[in-house]
Amino acid sequence: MLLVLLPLAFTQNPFMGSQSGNLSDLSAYSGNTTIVPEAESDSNLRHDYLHGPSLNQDMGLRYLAIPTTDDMRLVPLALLFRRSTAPCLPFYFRTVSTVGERQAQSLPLAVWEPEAEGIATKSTCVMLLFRFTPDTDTNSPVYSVDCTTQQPLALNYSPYTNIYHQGASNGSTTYPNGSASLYSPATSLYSMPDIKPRLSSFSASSPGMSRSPALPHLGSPIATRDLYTSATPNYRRGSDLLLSRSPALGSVRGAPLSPAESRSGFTSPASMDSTLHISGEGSPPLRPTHVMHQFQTVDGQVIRPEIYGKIDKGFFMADNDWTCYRRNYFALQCSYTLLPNIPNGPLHLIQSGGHSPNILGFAMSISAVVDGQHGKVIELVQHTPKRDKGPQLKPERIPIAPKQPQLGLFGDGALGNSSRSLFDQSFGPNPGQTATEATFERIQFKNATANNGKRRAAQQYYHLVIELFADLGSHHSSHDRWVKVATRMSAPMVVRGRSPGHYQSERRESNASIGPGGSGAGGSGTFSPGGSLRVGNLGTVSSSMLTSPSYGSNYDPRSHHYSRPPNLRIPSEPTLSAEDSRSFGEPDGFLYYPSTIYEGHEPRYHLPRVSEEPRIKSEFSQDNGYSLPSLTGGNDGLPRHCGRWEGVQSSSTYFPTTTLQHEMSI
DNA sequence: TTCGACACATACAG
DNA sequence: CCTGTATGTGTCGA
Repeated sequence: MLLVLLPLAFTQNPFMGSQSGNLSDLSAYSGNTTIVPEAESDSNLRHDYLHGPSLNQDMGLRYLAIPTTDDMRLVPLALLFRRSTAPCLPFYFRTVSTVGERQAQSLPLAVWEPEAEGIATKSTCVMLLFRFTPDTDTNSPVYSVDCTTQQPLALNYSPYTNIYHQGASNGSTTYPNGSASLYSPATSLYSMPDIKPRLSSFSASSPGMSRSPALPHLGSPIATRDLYTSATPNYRRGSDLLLSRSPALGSVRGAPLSPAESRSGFTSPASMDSTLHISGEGSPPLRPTHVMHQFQTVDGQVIRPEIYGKIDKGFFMADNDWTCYRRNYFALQCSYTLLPNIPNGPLHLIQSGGHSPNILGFAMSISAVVDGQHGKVIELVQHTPKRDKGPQLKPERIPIAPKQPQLGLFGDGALGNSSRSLFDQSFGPNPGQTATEATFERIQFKNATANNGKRRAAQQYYHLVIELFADLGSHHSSHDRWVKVATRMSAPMVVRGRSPGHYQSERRESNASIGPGGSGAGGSGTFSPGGSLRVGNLGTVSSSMLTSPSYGSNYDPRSHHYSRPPNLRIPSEPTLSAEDSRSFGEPDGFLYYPSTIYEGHEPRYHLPRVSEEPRIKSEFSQDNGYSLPSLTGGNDGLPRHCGRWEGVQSSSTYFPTTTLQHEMSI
C-alpha cells in the first residue's frame, strides 16, 4: 500500500463558503473509492483524529474515502485543510485497524509538516492517497485513517518558505516490482524543525509514472523536487522515507533529493523556534513516538505522551543516507506533550500489575542505538564550548514540563501555566517558568558507524533516540525513580569517522552543517524568533542569549563541500540497491509525499534569512560559561518577534489561480 | 581501521 | 584591525 500526502493549493479557501467545495473534485478522481464527508463517516471509517485538541477551525480533516476495491489506483483518502497561513505543528496520519471494539493497531503513516512544506496559503490542503495493492493489503488492511496533530505552539514568525513548484513532472517513481515509491520531502516524516527536506527523488521525468486517469483535470503534475527549487533559495531539504518495510518501499529510502536542489543555508524560521518541533528539512526525520507507558488521570482518563524532537545541525544527505561526521557537533531539541493535556491533574503511570505510581514529573534525554530500537547503545558525548579542553559529558536527563498542545496555533504561551503543574522547579532565566524543551547541544557520537563510505560491506546505521522519562519520586531508588515512558527514534544515520576530505569524492548535499567558523550555534542559550527561550544549562541555569539560530549557509568556503550551483538541478534517481532497501522497520510500506503544489512557475517571495535575526549574547552566563543541555522555558512575557515575517499574510499574493494536481500512477 | 589529540582555518562578536 | 570564542576539518600517531 502506498500512502501519499498530497498537498494541494486551492484557489479558494476550502473553509470559505461551502466546506465541501472540493468534494466534487475529489469525487471526480475517486474512482472506486467512496468519499464521504467526515460527518458521514461510519463504522468503517474511524477518524477520531482528535487526540486532544488538534484539528480546529483552522484546519480540518474534511473527507475520508473508503476504498471499496483494491484496485491499483490511488485512492484519495482524506483531505486535510488548513486555512491559515500560520504555522502549525505536524499532522500525524495513522491507519487504524479495528478488531471488534478494540483498536488493534495504529500504524503510523505519515506526518505532514506544514512548515516544511512551505505552505503559506489559506487555500492549502493535503490529500492522502493510498494505493492499495493486493499483495500488501491483503495482510495489512487499512480501515481508516487517523489524523492527529500536536497542537501548535506559539510562533511569531512566518514559517513560510518560498517553495514553489515549477515545471511539470511526476513525483513518483515506478520500481521494478511495480510499486511506486514516493519519498517524503525533507520535511517529511517524523522529523522536526530545521527544515531541510530532501525532495523526493522524483525526477522530472520519472519513468513509469504517468498521470493517473483517476485524477483528472487537476493541472499538470509536478515533481516534488521542483517544489523546492528555485524559489527556495535557502530551503533545505531533507528527505525521509517514511516508513516502509516492504522491499519495494524500502528501496525508496534511497530516493534522494538531488543535491543540486538542496538549498543551502536556509533554515526555516519555524525551525528556528525551539518551541516548534516541526520537522525540518535538512534534519533527519524522526519516527513516530513509541509509547512504552501511558498515564492516567485520577479519573481514569488515559494520557499518552508525544515526543517532539529536532535534530539540528551537522547532518546532511549523502548517498541517500542521513550522514554526519563524528567529530562535528549536532544538537537535538526535545520536548513533549501529553495528549490530551490535563493541566493540573496528577498522573499515574499505568503499569501491568495494578500498581499505578504517581508521576511527579518528566524528564528527557537522548541516546543512540545501532541497528534499530533494540540495538546496542551507542555512546553520545556532549562537549562544552571548550571542546577538548573542557569536560566530555554524557547527555544528562533534563527535567522539563510538557508543552501544552491545546494552546492555539497562534497563541502565545505555549509554555504556559499548565506546564508548571508537573514541575515546580524552574529553569531558565525566568524563575517560575518551567522549561518545556531541552536542547542538547554540542553532541557527538562517540563512534562512527562501521563501514561508512564503503560499499563493499554493509553500512551500519545509528539512530538517535529521544527518551521521555517519568519521575516517580526520590523515594524510589535511583534505578526505579525514572521510568522510560516513551521514545522517539530518528531515521537511520551514518556517522563518518574521518574528515570530510576523505569523502570528497562523494557528493554532499546538505545543509545541516552550520558551516565553518561556528558562526551559528554560538552560545548556549538562545531565544528563538518565536520567543522561546533556550537556556543553557549545566545542571543549573547557566546562560541564555537571544539569538536566531542561524545556521548560515551550507556552503563551506573552505572545502566547498556543501556548495552547489544554485540552479543546478540534478535529476534524482532513486537508488534501489539492496542497501537502500533498508527500511525504518516500521510497519509497512507507507510512503507519503507531502508537498505544496502551487501553480505558476514564477519565482516566489524569498524568505528573510534567518541568519539576519539578531543574536543576543547571554545574560546569564555561568562562571564556567559552559552550557550543555539547554532548557527552553516558557515564553511568557518574552517578546514575540513577528514583524519581519508578517508580510506574508495574504496568501493570495503568492498563489496561482490554478489548482495543480500532483498525480502519480502506479 | 578507528579514534584521540593537536593544529589550523574561518566566521563572528566585541 | 586585533583578539577571543566557537567550531569545522586536516593530520598524525597510537
